[in-house]
Amino acid sequence: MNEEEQQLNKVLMLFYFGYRTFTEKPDQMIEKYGIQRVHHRILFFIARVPGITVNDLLSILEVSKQALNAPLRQLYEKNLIKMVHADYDKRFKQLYLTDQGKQLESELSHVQREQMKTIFNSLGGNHQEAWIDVMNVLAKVRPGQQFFNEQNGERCD
Amino acid sequence: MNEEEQQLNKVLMLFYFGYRTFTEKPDQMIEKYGIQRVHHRILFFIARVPGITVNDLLSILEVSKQALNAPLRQLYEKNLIKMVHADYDKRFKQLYLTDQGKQLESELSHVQREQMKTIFNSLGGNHQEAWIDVMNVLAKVRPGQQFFNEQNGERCD
DNA sequence: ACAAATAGGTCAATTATATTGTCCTAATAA
DNA sequence: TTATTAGGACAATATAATTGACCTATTTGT
Repeated sequence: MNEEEQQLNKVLMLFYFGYRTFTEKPDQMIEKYGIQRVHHRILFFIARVPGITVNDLLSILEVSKQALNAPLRQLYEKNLIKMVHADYDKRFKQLYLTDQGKQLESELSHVQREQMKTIFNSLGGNHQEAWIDVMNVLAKVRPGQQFFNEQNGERCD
Repeated sequence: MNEEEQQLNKVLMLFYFGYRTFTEKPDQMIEKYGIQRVHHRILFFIARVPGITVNDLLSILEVSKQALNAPLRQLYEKNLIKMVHADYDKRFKQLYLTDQGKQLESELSHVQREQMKTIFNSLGGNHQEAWIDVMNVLAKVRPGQQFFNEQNGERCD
């Protein structure tokens, strides 16, 4: 067991512990709304890609449509998201946050942004860029990544 | 929505996508052993802290003892871990990997180490250090972190 | 010696998250 | 007009986690 291997074992541990801390605060905050982490993820990605269709959201989250359906309905019933039949094809439903949904999503993501911003600022230098570079290599293999590569906030056809 | 906020929203997305890629390969590898991610985490931490007690492992994983008990029993039944009553207090059970457990843990962690190593090496510079610095800030608030701060591989009393 | 505390195990009920499979409607395309 | 597609719904199942209650064995403190 050489030193490099030990360092990399620490990296694996840090990934586990780090992600846990990252998700901790929003998990606590959403409890009182009667929703869970999966709902937070949905709110987050609808906020990033307003007007996204159900199928495209599925490919970002990489879950089955049955897994998405229930939390989506719950968010609708809690008036946190809107569904609009697309003009260009009425089979498609486009998903948007309601004002209430925008408010909640913004609160949740704000906490995480501040958490990361504080860390990047306290470490200074090029820590933020370096961290992003590393995570980008991991993230780029995800199918949902395609929605965030370029300037396609809505859809292009 | 200024540029900094957009950059930080990307950071949140990268954390989700990145962690997903990080856990993907071991998840697939352990399928054929009939175990899941929770078992991998247990194997990983027993490998890092051989002789750890059940209670200490609980505090690292931050789950209830009921949540740990079943997967621990399954790993024992599959001959991947050993349990030894501690010399210093027979109430304590010390956990160790069997040779088979060491073999499997080493395969799983090897894949993740290589994945991260490849990324760090390809990006070069101080990317590895910077990434570790950032994750260390997040990880240090975890209670289980105490087992990895200094030179206490076993226990000190 | 005996009561209290500790480490750990077990059983039950519940919740959340996810899967696959099947079947359905509505809308569009060939 | 048939086939395909987007989406929804229901059922059965699996995994992962919770809280609560109760049990044994061991050690500690009085």
